[in-house]
This record gives sequence, C-alpha cells and structure tokens, in this order.
Amino acid sequence: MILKNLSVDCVIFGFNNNKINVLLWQAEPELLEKFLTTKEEYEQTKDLFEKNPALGSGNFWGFIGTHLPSEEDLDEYAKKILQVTTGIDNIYLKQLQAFGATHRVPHYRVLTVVYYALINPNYHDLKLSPISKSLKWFEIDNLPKVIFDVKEIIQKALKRLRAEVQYHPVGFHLLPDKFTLTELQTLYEVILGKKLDTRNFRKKIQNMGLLIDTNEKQTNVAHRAAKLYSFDVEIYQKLVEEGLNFRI
Amino acid sequence: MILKNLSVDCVIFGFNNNKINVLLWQAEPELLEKFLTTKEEYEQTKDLFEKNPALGSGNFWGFIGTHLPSEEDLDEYAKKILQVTTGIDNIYLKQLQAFGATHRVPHYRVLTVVYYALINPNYHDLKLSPISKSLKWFEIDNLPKVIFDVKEIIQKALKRLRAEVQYHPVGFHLLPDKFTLTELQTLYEVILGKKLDTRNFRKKIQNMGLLIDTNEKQTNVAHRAAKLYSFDVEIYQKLVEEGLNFRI
DNA sequence: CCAAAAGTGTTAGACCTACACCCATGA
DNA sequence: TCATGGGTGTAGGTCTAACACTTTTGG
Repeated sequence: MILKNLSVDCVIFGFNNNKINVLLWQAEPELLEKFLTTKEEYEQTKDLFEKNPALGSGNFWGFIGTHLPSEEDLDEYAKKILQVTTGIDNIYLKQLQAFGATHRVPHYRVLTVVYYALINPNYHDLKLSPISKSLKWFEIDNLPKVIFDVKEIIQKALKRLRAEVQYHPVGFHLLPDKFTLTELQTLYEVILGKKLDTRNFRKKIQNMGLLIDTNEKQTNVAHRAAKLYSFDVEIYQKLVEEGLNFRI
Repeated sequence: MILKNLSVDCVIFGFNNNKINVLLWQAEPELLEKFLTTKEEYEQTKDLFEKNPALGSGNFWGFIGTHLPSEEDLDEYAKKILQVTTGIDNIYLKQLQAFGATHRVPHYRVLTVVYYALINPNYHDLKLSPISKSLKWFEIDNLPKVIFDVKEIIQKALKRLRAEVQYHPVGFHLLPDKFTLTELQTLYEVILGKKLDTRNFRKKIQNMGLLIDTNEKQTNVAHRAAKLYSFDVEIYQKLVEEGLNFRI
C-alpha cells in the first residue's frame, strides 16, 4: 500500500562551473510507474500524479521523489529513490527534515520528508540513469519554474549545507576524486558565500591531515599546473568518531 | 480526517537536581479523546490506541504526542500538543527529524515526526496541566519501561541538544529566569558530559554580553551567596541574526 | 616573454588552557 | 570558627587574520 499523505524527496546538490547546482526532474507518469512502484501501487496514486504540474506539462520542475510505500523503510527508501533514478549508489545522503504545512501541495494533503545529498556532477554521469532525459541540473540562483514549496526547501537545505560544511568536511563529496586546493577553496567560498584567504585556507586544510598528495599534477593548463590531492576517508572516519573539530 | 500513518511526538527536556530529565506520559484513551481530537477523530484511531502499551497498562511510558489530523499544520500541531497537554506556551520547540523505520511500531506502520523542547521543570508547573496525573519527569539515565523506539529517539535528541548547545546558548531555556553562574556551568557540564574550568567558563560566558546582572543574590544558603543573573533575550536575538558565534 | 594561476611565511593580536587561593555566608 | 561553595588573574601556548611576491606552465 502507498501512503498517499507522505512523500520522500531528495535535494541533490552538485558543484559545477563554480556554482552550486541542484538536480530537479520532470517525471513522466510512465517513469514513475516503471521505476518507483509496482503497477498496482501506481494506480493507487494516479490521481495525485495527474494533478502534479511537474508531470507532463513540460514547464515545472520538482525534486526527485515519490510517495512512500507502507512496507518501505524511510531512510532506505530515500536511498532507493536516488539509486533507481540516477544510478548513483553509496553517496552522502542525510535527512533534512519533514515539511508539513497544510497547503504546501494545493490539491492534496501531503507531508514530505526531505533528504539532501551532495554529489559531483562530472563524476556521476547522469547519462547512465535510466531516466536521464527527465533530469536536469540547475544553478541554485537561476532556477526554472518549480512546483509547490521547492524554493523554500532548497533554501532550508542550503542553510543546512552551510552549517554542516563548517563542522564536517562534507564539501569533499562535491569534488572529483582528485582535486586542486584552489578548487576546494572555491567550493568553500561558494557554499559560504564569502572570500577566503588563500594562504590561511591552505594552512588550515593541510594541518587537518585529511589530504593525500597524489603526486600528480594538472595537465594542459595555460599556467603553472596545480598539485592534485585526494581525500583520506579513513582518517576522516576516525576523526568523526573522536568528535571531529573542523572549522573553516 | 486523522492521518493514521503519521504521528507527532515531543521530546521535552528539563533540568532538575543536576540531571537532564525527559517528560513522558501514560495517556488514558479518554484523555486523548478529550484533549487532542474530536470524538469523531478519536473513533478513527481507536484501534491504534487500544494496541498501544503506553495506554492503560500502567507500565509503559511514551512521548507526548498523537496522530496528525489532515487539516493541521505540522509545526503548529506540535505546539498545540504541548500547549494542550502541559499548558506551556511559547517555548523553545524545534523539529528533530522524522523516524520511519518499517517496524518501529509493531502493530501498525506509523512514521513519527519528532520535536524537541527545552523547559525548566520548576518554572513550568505541570500541576497546572489538565492531565498532570499522566505526566512524569524521568532522569534520562534512569528511564522507566518505554514503548517502541523511545530510547533511540531520546538518544538522537540528546545528541542534537549537545550539538545545539555548543553553538547557540539554548541552555538558558532550561534554567529559571534568574540563575547563578554555577547553575549555568553545571547545566553545560551535564549536557556536554564533561567538567569545565570555572574561571574559563565565567570569562567566556561573561564576554558574550548575554548576561544581565540582576543585582540580586541567593538567600538562605550556607555559604557565600551567589549573584543572580538573567538572560538578555534582545541581545541574543540580535546576535542570532548576525550569525551567532558562540562556543563553550 | 607574457599571461594566468599556483604556491609560499611572518607578525600581531585574539583566544584558549591550566592552575590556586581568598571571600562571604549560615550553622 | 568551620564547612561550603562563590569568586577571581596570569602566563604560555595555540590559533587567526592580514598581507605581497615568486614560481611554473602553455601559448
């Protein structure tokens, strides 16, 4: 059985062209039917989908998400939605909060539990997704027409991302496996919305001991090639357990 | 209509005898009927209540909370639950998160959105509550038999409280209007689970400019009487807007 | 050799930590 | 006058912020 009053949505942040992006979709009803629920379950919620302006109209965009089947675990289902729609597995995914204003969805009472994820758009190729045509990255300050309370939820998620990024080095999830310190700094500047001092930033980040020097360099750049670093996941896990103290 | 798959629960923390306490209840079905829903709505969810071990058995305790009526706003309803059950109004109440494991409630699929609140048990007299007989404070490391995933949720809420308290001076909500610096320090020590240096704590807290010297002192204590302070809400609000930087 | 971004050290001030004794009060 | 908790200052170390020039690379 589908819990019609409950949906699970994913706010997926990416970082591209020095901008924070968010992944939205315009799902066709057939896609929902095909990927997210059994045919039977789809029938139960058909009326809701048909009234949703992000479905079929071609104009409005919304978060990747769907209604929760009663036999599905909440956290697991968020992961499943991501996996099924984007092919992406094992990524940073956390619950943001439940949104439950009475009229947030005009045509029905739907409470949504929102998750947020951080991925690197270049690294996770959405062309591999079975529904790649329905997915699109948007810069967060240049959003298309969106449904319902999508804007408000993005703002909340951004606020959470800003808070999170100051105490946990989650920003690494938004970068490729190997990155330069300048890329890392730009990422932090964009998320925090302010300029950081290059020398101080490098000192701080290097003293944390979370960077692995790959001994590789950029190639084909018209200036001094920057060193490439990767992120030491094991040390990060250890620090988290000890109660990480990380501040940018 | 009652959304039977959704409940709203409040984890209410208090501070008493140098311990963190949590307020639990054992609601009688008649109380639920009387205070939280119309008779009609109660009938709709009767079967759920009858299977809940916190109702009627006298042995098990649970969070104050109930199922969400479809016409009620989520945040507002959490406030309303608190107001109706405890008589307490205008307090610090924030959403913790949604809990949605499949079998968290054995007899039915219920997802709960949990809020947490901080109050001072001495200041808010529960005898004023219309259901005071069903409410009781418990020390968090001396809990009674509790229903469902109450323990797990308390742990999550505590973790959030610890994180919150380091960056926002929310601890003040747990103290009386006028308090001594020693009381404040003990509160922080209990929440954070570690001893703090008295001189350093006082310096830090006084430099924040959030304390108002009431020019009053303790009376009837068998030692040097401590000065009483209160908390400057206006300056606090201003600091929050500017992006408070508060660390204990 | 030029343009463009990478990379690097020092200093002054703020903040943090550790630490021990005198003070005020009621019994 | 004693027991109890209230109240205070300093010094050393660490962290932070501000600041400008040289290096490497491809075109």
